[in-house]
Amino acid sequence: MTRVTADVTFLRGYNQALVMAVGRTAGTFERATVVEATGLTPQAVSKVIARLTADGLIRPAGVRRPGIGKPAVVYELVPDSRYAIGAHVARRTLRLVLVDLAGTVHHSAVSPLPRDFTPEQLLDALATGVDTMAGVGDLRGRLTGLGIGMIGPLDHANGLVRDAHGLRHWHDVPLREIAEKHLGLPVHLDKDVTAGITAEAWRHGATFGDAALIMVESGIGAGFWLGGATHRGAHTNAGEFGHTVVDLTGPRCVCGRHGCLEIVHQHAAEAGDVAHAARVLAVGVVNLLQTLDLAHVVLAGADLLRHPQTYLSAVTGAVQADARRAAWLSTRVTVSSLGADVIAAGAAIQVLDQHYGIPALAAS
Amino acid sequence: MTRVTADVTFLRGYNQALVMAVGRTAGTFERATVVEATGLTPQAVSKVIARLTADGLIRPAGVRRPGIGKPAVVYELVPDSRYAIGAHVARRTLRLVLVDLAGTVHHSAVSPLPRDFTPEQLLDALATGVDTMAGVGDLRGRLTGLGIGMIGPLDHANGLVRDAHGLRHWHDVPLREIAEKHLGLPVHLDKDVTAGITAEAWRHGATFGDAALIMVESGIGAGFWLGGATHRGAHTNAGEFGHTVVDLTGPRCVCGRHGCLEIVHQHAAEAGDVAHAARVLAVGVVNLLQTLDLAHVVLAGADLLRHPQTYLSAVTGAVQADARRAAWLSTRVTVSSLGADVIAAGAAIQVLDQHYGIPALAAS
DNA sequence: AAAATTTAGCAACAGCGTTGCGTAATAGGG
DNA sequence: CCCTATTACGCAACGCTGTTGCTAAATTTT
Repeated sequence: MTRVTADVTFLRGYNQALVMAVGRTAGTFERATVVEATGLTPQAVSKVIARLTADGLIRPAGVRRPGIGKPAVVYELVPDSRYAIGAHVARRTLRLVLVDLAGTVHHSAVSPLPRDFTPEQLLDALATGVDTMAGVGDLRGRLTGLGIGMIGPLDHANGLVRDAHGLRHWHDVPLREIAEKHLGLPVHLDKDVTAGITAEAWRHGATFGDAALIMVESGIGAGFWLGGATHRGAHTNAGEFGHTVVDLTGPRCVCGRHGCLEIVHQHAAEAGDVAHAARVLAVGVVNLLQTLDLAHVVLAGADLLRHPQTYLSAVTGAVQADARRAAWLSTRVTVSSLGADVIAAGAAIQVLDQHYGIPALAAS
Repeated sequence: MTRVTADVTFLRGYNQALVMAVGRTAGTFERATVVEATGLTPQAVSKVIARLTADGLIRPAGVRRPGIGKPAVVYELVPDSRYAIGAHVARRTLRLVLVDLAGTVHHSAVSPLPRDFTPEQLLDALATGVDTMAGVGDLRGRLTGLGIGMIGPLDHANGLVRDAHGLRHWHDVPLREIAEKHLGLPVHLDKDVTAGITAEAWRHGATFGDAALIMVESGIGAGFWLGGATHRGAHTNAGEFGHTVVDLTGPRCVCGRHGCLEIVHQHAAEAGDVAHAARVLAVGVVNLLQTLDLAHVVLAGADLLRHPQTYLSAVTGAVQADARRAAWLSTRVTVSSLGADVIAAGAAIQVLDQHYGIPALAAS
């Protein structure tokens, strides 16, 4: 494992990203806002703001006259200065979204995919979809790339799909590489749940603590945001949350073990008892909280979003009922505000994040 | 949440820490070794090495003559240039260790603590223990501080013990502050399991990927090393791994839920069936792997270390037997090489890490 | 003894945030 | 109307970082 060397260009990118994060989450801001949020000196912030303004990423938006003294210049992010396209590849559908620099979803489109689609079929669907999206406005020069959120297992670092569950033609497919050639765009590949939690983190900004995205949709998975970054695990395989055992004497799961959260939940759901299914999921969520001590749990996924209130109240109730959880152990439970777009939007945001997000130093 | 600003002093500390990490894990090293490991230019490494040598942290240790050309100067860490003392505070015992800059444990001592000991009693025990340890060599000026690894819940950021489980006199005790006053040393307070995983990570160096320390000792806990840093969670409460439900219809646990890993494991152990208890723990470990995708699992704790082989083979077997785990999903399972000292040593290492470890940018 | 090779370091440089201080723009008071 | 206090902002010099260009030193090979 080689670590990235830290030179002055890192400082530049890091502090620039801090200012961008303020701009993204604060609506409008001025120099003093950034000074307070980052600890940089006013002069340093001036330099950063000058660079960002020159790049067209932010712009002046009037002045604020708080009374006495010279008015402060108010700045705002320029949302339409950069775009990214996100794709959510599921077993039967492809969802594409267009996201701007502020993290706002502008267009969303779902198209069916053939059963057991091949890499070529996916690429064709991506190509036509991307062309349509890019043609909506004139995005030349402002499109930073395509993000793909997909079912695993896959290898994020190398852009490789190892074995997409339930898809026969997907073994060791270098999807990132061939998609970049086919589309002529930078492509970023990640697991669906990891992309999803990135969307939530980007939109919430610096106040977003350790969190998980719980995804119930043809299986149960989880995406993690820990210590200010996504957690993918050693082999991009973190989040197989549905295959944790919650009932040692439970029914046998497709994975070979007994009483996995996913199979227990599925049995309850198939019996039509949504409330029971939600309570089973809640047990798993509390397990996560005990293990990872999360500040925020976001619920998502097509199957869950059919009964959002049932799941939300079951999970919230289980979290609050846990006797071990004192008042200071606060955890917010919410349903994703992006709804069905969360994975695709997160995939797009990951592309934006590579350019305008806070850079990491350690490369794994 | 304010983020730490990145200035040139950060670069200095970061790259210096990279070189120290090489020195700690490589035994001896030369300039070219560091260049390869870090990506810095040779000239930059020369400057860093000069600084570290001036501080007495590393020293020349001969030359290497690889054939043609000028011989390369070989350097080595100076282990006895800095020390830290680590304390493992358990319910009935206090363990103190003296650790040098290389992470080597020099002295280890266990003393009993009164039942339901008070903060004052602990401070007295710490004071006498620290005096004894510091008097072994002449450590004036080379002692960086005291690290305390303790049962939770506690607040790492503020050095506050919230409610130590099973200890009546420990509610909202500002232990770090009062210990610093009482001992005249910098004090670092953290949860026991988090301290333990830090010891493992520090000793393994940069090759240490995402990992967990599984601790079986009057309860079951886990410490996490994720993304190159400890994971403490939103309220320093991560690792309550023993209170994750693995058996929905299992016996009631002290925490109020049914079928927690800890109570199921305890029942098996009390029945004298160590092998069964180990298999129960193994189910929990595989749950962790599914969730977090770890590269390394370290086993520790007094109860586990009474039957290390039984637990090691049960966990290793369960990890390998998991049908979902393909060949590329490799996970190393080991018993901690530090044995019973792992928590105390880790607490000491956390102090060293604050000074000579890789600095983090985000402050939570 | 000369050439080739490898290591090491001096000196100048570019780029970052910081510091010192001057300037611009406003409101309020005499 | 002018002066002062206040607040915002930026130029210029500075210290520090890692980088680059180049020279010197130490060794083996020819």
